[in-house]
Amino acid sequence: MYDGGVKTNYQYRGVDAREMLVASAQKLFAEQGVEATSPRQVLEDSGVGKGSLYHHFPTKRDLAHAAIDRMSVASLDNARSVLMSSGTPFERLSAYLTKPRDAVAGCRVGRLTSDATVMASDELQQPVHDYFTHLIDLVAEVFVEAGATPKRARERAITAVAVIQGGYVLSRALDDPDLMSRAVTGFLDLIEDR
Amino acid sequence: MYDGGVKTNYQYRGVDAREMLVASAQKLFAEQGVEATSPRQVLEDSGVGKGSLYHHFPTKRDLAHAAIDRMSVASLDNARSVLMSSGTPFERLSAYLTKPRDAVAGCRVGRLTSDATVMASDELQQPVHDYFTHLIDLVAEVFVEAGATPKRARERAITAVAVIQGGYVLSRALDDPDLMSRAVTGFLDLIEDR
DNA sequence: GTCTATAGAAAGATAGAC
DNA sequence: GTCTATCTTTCTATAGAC
Repeated sequence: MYDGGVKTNYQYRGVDAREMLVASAQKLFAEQGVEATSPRQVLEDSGVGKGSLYHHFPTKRDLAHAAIDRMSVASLDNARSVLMSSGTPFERLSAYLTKPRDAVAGCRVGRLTSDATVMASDELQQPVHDYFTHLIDLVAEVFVEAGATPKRARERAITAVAVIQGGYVLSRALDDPDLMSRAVTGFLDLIEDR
Repeated sequence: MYDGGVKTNYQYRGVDAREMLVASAQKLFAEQGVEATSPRQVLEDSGVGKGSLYHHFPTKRDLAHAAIDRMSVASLDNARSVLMSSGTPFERLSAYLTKPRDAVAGCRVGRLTSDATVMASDELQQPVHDYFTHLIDLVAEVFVEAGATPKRARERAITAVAVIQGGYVLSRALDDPDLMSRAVTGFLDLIEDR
């Protein structure tokens, strides 16, 4: 019997609900963390029904994994595009460090390191681990291009990424985006002509 | 009638229970955050009864406030004692940046900036705000002593504190205390003879 | 001040119809 | 794939005896 049309229809609807769920989860996780976000909130924000949520993501961990993975990949892609653009190594580094950030909102990925739900699961920690590993690698590469030894380049890359993450923490703590700007300026000032 | 002995006894017991509760809360908040810590866990860890908890701290927020206040004050006192010790400005700065830290555990105060319970309450945010404000002031003072202009001293102080906070994030993300060490070494290397 | 018993609400998930 | 109804456990507290 002919039922191709119906099948296709079902599949389209499925993909949409899945996407809506992941998008809402990403948003809510960025705002309040994974631990503090309930399946019910994701349901309400996405407009999707309870049955759909548990069909696509049997547990909260499954939904969290999908959302965290997306956020990490997107953040890394964004960093890569800035760090690998044209310009001198210092220009690219400077462009990455000063790129627009919602500092008071905090880092979507970095904040997960103090989220109980994430830290309780190796699976959820993995994307966070990978994000920072690759980000440091990318930044270190630019320092090497700038003439640093591999060891020193790596050290400075770690410091640079720490400045950003710390900038987020300070901007959030003092509710002021200026802390991020000044942390970055202070760092840039130190690496200039070195 | 004579009942002084009994009264005293009651008071001692009261103070002890209060102390036990705050101590347990501090420990659990440091391990898993405020949001993820339930009154029940604090009860079990402290060995205190449910009645006592709600007698001393009517709401979870009251307990959190007491514990966070303690942590912030203790952390600031610790920083002050290192930054105001004897030695050259660079020696003191270096001593502060390299002092032993449980980097993989994260910063007890800094992690609160991504805790939903804390960020939802001005009262709970206050100690965190004060901690970082005063810490930056202390570090800036040392940079001034080292010969920097007030403005530049402040900028470098913000960068220095960001390096520590970011070092915590990275050490936690990669589950490796070495990230903190290298972030600090990278920074120290840059401010040396400047 | 401390204890035990109780309670309303929400979290996290399952059951089974459609 | 999606929906509604249901369920268990935990959270955050309150009540009232001692």
